[in-house]
Amino acid sequence: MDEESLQNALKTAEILCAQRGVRFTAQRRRVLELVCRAERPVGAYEILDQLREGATAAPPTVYRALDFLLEQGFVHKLETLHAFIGCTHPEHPHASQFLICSDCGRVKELENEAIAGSLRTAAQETGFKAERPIIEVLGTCAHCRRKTEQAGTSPRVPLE
Amino acid sequence: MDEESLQNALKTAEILCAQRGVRFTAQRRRVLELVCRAERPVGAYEILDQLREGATAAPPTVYRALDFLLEQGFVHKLETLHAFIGCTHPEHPHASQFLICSDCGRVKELENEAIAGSLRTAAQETGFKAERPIIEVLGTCAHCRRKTEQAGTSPRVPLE
DNA sequence: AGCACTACTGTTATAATATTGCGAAAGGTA
DNA sequence: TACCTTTCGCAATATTATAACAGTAGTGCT
Repeated sequence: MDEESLQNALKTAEILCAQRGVRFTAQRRRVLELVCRAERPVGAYEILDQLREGATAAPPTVYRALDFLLEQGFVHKLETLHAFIGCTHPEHPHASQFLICSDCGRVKELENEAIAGSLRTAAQETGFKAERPIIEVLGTCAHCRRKTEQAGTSPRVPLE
Repeated sequence: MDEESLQNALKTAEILCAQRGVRFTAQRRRVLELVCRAERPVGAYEILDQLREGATAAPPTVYRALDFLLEQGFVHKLETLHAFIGCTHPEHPHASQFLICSDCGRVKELENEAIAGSLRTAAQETGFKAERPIIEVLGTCAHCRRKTEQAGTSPRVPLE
């Protein structure tokens, strides 16, 4: 996330917290900032390491902040990676889908109504009440595919 | 899984392993049996506890067997639960979706082409090559909803 | 300001999940 | 049999997450 989006995300979080009557403490702001600043999903202990620079911190510190941010919808948890990522549209609740590149590690968040809809429909057919749909697709992003396929046209490793 | 489905699952696994030229060892068979016998998803350490009855076993024993069974498509891993479940149709590779009841813990495996399709389409639009789609929906199953809603018509806890 | 209340934080310990590395055993093949 | 590959046993350790409890700080009230 670039500096501008980051500032925007922090500001948005601040406003939403005020509206919702919950506290956007320094600790929580700091963790949100660290998650958003990262190019890729970050693990709880990575965040912890950064928190420890200059201060003392233990796992519950991070997990509590993350729990809060998750509840408020400011970050998402990627279950397949045990890692966290800043939400790209925190203003409204939403069902998202994540495209996770196994090559570069970057993640794209989708908000695709066709997917969400077909899932709702399928669940309803069985009488199931969907509350938290988790959709994470592991694969290869466009950028990394180009890289790999170019390399693939000539042998990746010189023949011996 | 009832006894008949279990025997069927084991037989199917055996045949598929023979066809694929991989070994269906006693260890692997035993772990598959334990996973399939369970009514709900089971954690690796639950399996381990059962393996230890009468023998000695350590975590790698279970995880190695599970890795094999996952590769062969005989079991699925539920990422949101850190638990494993027997596959209901191991004969062909497939993208499944799981409806996980937070109340009773039971899981229904779907194989819904509309969901899989819309996901493929959405991924393709961004040039992403989907390799392993993970779809797990937490919610409440039909059975548990009925229970809860009935209870809800009259107060669940007697008034004081 | 003083007080009570609640929400948040710090700290220690520990639980739960998963992997690494190494050497021994078992199965398959010439 | 000798050889090779795969699987297994075992000890240690890494990684992710939570519990329990005491202290602190913000919030609302008088």
